[in-house]
Amino acid sequence: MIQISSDIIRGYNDTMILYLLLNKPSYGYEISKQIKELSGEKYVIKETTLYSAFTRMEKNGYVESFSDQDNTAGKRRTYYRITELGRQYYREKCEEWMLTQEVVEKFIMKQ
Amino acid sequence: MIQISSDIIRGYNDTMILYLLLNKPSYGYEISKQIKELSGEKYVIKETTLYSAFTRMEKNGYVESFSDQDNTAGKRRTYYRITELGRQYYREKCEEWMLTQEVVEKFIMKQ
DNA sequence: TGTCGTACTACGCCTGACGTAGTAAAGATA
DNA sequence: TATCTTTACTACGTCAGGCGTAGTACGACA
Repeated sequence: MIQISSDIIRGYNDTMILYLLLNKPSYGYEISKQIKELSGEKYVIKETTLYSAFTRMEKNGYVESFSDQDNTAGKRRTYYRITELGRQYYREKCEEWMLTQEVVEKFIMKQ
Repeated sequence: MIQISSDIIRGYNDTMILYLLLNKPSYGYEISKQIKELSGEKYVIKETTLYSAFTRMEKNGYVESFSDQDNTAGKRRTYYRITELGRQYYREKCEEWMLTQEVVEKFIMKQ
């Protein structure tokens, strides 16, 4: 069973997360489930990878975090919302992906 | 100008190099020029990246090195030849690429 | 004589991914 | 009522690939 290596996905975890934030804010656990589902169970992001991506992206200004206010009891949950800069970064990553795909294709043999 | 980031290409440099070794042995400088050419000048592998890839792949048994015998004067040149294990690894990487592509596509918006 | 192209080697840093471990609350199950 | 599972994280440290910087050495050619 072929697995997606962390080397090829490296740098695209951020892009996947941003994609899922395009239409509404979300939080770690939900994002994680959505990535699994959308990828058809083919890719499951590791928790540490996910949360460190959030931290990094917040530092870079791609997302903003806020606390769950609707939450009646404890169990804090941190939501992330994509920023304008994040949207721009996402668009650039999409373009980069298309270019990368085009290049790598040349070195791949499909049989 | 969008550049291919080292994070997305990470782990695929080996694959590209192996592709160029499939039909004949080659050496650093030649490989480097071929990658540039085949990618349509869109990707230029860094020298250190290239040579460390050779070292790594030799250690892993994907390639074997031999010295240039035809070489009359000094200017040593190290050739690399792909091994059976290397071919197998290459095929696996190709499959991995197809899978990765399929997954990442789901998170990319083409406009 | 100096610069350019060829053909590398050495060293060390950076960053993203991830293994391991721990915390804590809510809900399910026995 | 106890504990197991799911949810929802945080902390810490390691690893590996890519790459910046620098240096070596030979041949050509101007």
